[in-house]
Amino acid sequence: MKNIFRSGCPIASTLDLIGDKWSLLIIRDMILGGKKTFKEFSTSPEKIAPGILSSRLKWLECIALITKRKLPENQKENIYLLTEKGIELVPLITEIVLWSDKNVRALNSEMYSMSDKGFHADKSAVIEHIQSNYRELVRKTLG
Amino acid sequence: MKNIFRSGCPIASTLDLIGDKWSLLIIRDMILGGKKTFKEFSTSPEKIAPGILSSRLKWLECIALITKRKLPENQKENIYLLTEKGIELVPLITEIVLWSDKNVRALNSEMYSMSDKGFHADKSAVIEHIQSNYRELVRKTLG
DNA sequence: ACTTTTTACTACTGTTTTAATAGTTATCCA
DNA sequence: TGGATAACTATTAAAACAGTAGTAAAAAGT
Repeated sequence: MKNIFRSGCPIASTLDLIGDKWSLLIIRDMILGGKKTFKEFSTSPEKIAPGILSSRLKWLECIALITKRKLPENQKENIYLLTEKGIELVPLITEIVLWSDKNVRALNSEMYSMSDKGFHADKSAVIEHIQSNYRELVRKTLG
Repeated sequence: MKNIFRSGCPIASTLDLIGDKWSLLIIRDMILGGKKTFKEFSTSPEKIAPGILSSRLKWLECIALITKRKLPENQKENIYLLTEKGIELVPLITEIVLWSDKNVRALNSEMYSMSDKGFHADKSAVIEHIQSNYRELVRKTLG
């Protein structure tokens, strides 16, 4: 890992870690879609290419936003799960959804709502709900 | 403007608009640094290349996050200002700063604090303060 | 047991985007 | 009026991304 950071700015540093076209969509699939495997990430509507998906998963694991493991009952599938560091991105994702709903919809007529995920209710309640939901998924997955 | 959106997802759509390496840093310079001109953006520590800066400014203007104008007393400088749509990115930027402070600092030893900008006080108060501050700058600039 | 399918990739090629620097035009200032 | 300043554009090289094909290992079917 040679100097990945452009500066000491917290915002620039975050972009240097997850400011690419795909990382946040993988995290979205995990946290809002409950996705856990390479196959599942591959089938998202944005159609990420396998080479890019592979490199992003390695990178996200490298910076400890996700973990990679196999479950004892299945040696074929790799299971990717968010770490706490990754789960703490929920407030950021929430703000993106809110801003997008208000300011991007006019540009993208195909845009769907995320009201089914509980957005547009009380903000901090929504965030905590999504986070505890995901933590429950992790617990269930690891048994 | 041919199909810029990969999908109907609000998160993907936001990334399709401002999910590159530089747009959010230009917006950061405007909102937290009070920067308004091409020259000022050029002198940020991350050293954006003029060609990229030029194309990003055009793009941000195209999607109505910023405006470009000349002031009557100076026909040389172009003045770039955030629109309301752009000012509404402050909550998102705030969450990035908070996440970064907590989760990126360990990876980037050069990272500086933004406590001088009022972060780490009450969140919604900070956001409103930054926003009204910027609106005041706009007012002062346009006279 | 053996064949097929599934999963998780890697490899390859072409295209697009980004980076770094040099150069151009118009305005301002002394 | 001549030099400095501001806002770019142009150019070339490097890196990232996109799309598709192919491979190895595990699992599932027969």
